[in-house]
Amino acid sequence: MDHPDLAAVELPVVLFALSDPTRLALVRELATEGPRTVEECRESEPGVPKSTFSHHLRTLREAGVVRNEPAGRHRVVTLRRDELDARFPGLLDAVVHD
Amino acid sequence: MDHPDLAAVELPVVLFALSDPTRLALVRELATEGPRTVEECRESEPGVPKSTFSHHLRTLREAGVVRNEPAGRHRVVTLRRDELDARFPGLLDAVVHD
DNA sequence: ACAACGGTTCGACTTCCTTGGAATAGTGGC
DNA sequence: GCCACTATTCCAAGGAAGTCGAACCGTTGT
Repeated sequence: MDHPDLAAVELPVVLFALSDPTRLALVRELATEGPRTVEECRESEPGVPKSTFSHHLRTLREAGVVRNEPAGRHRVVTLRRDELDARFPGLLDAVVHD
Repeated sequence: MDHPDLAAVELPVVLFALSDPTRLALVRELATEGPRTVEECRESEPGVPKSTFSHHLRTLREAGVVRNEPAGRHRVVTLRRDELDARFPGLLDAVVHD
């Protein structure tokens, strides 16, 4: 499971990752609540099957939006806020702030 | 040909419209150069067939990003900058500024 | 009126995304 | 070691989006 260098990530890829309501909601939650386990994230999105949710996480991860790292038996999802702000200034704020 | 009220436009729809390289390039051109006829827009995107380009314009228009109005024999494409800034503050700047 | 021109729409094809069940992998507790 | 638990990957099916030629529409100039 690899996380791309944000310098290599193109803006359209990020915008696409954020253009799904489920994924955007997750990003917003991470932005306001801080890092969470996959399980906790999933609780905020009731009715979404595990595998589907995992696919969305993958899309966000491959777009460089989130980090997903093992933590014991769980996995912790983190918003790559500082890196995103450096690469695409203002984008995250604009997308989260509403 | 109708243009949606931006109040009714959801953010994911806008992000999706901007997540295509051709469409994003067009938005950036409109942001820096001001309104342009479809013909002029098309010249900046060589190799894209008329119908394909028109389809991209439609996506942007239905997302509330651009206005597309008849002007004599041509059509003028305008970025809905003020409305977008009011509805999604900072988004356009973040997306155009780079 | 009619021909030329600028654009859009239609229709068919292809490609990509999403979805979700089943199988798989990694970790901790007993 | 084995079972329970968390989470990802595999795979197939359905649906949405991109592409582009051909047909169509509105406008201008003659």
